[in-house]
Amino acid sequence: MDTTASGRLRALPSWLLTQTAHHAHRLVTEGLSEAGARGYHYRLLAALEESGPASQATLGRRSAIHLSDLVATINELADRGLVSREPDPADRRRNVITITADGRRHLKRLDKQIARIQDDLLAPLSDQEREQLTGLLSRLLRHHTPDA
Amino acid sequence: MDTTASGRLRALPSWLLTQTAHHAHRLVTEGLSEAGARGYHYRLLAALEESGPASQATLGRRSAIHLSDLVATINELADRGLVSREPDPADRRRNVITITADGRRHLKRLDKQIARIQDDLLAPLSDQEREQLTGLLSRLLRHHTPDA
DNA sequence: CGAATGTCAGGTCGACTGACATAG
DNA sequence: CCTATGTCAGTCAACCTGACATTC
Repeated sequence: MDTTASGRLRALPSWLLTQTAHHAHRLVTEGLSEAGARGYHYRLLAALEESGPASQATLGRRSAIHLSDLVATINELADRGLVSREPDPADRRRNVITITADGRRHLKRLDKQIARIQDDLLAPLSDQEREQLTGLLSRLLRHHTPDA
Repeated sequence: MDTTASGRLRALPSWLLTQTAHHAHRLVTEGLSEAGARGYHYRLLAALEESGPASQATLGRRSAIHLSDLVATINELADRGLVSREPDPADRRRNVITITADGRRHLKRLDKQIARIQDDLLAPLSDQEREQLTGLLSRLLRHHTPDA
């Protein structure tokens, strides 16, 4: 519940960023929870569908989810039959995680919600401004991410 | 520890926003902790210095800190002599919170850290681009904040 | 051996909810 | 009576640390 922030804060880039991100996060969380999912679920399923079955370590990198949290996330999705976790015969340290048909159906629903939410989030901006914003943010993100 | 996010995410405004915000938050937290403070401390001290002594309810609005968290935050700052908490004689439900001389000095140090951090955060952007970004974010924020 | 992998217990920060007593 | 105020206990999502056993 944010109200009128004081002058110092209103002009601070880090403040603007964290506050708008907070709204974005709230919208995403609400939208996903309507569909019975959380942020980690969407990120994991999306990563899985895009680059195929993978070990948990690889998935952690692709979904930017910490390995420790990944364990629980996969447990939740596996319990609902949206992904499967199988030991890798070629490397017995690894599990191979695969998205199931149900998982794909679920992801499709989530994708729609997410798209709708982007529009709510960026409502006051023109198409050109939206591109400007995402362009600037992408550059910031690239600059602040260690590897690539 | 974010690495290469998958394609779907990399283009998603909500993702770009929350991830850059995460970096901003990390930088701010690290910078403030060097100075022995947390985000709530800075926000509260800044709000206090700008609009003068106020009740906790008012401060909560001005610093965008939840009332429940405000209690603990004020305790911490009061323990260190950076603010004072006095009962309001005119309305005995209220406490009047005031920033002390030590509090102002502390805030001055924090302001410097925060300014330095903004520069780290926006390093890859030109002055004009920084203005573009803050302008766009301000508009988003205004659009998503209920009152004003 | 060292490095990678998966698991688990725990902690942090910011934000929030619900309950409650007190006072206007 | 209803509302505002302050306090407290507890929840939550996302992120992170450290430890550990297993396997390469």
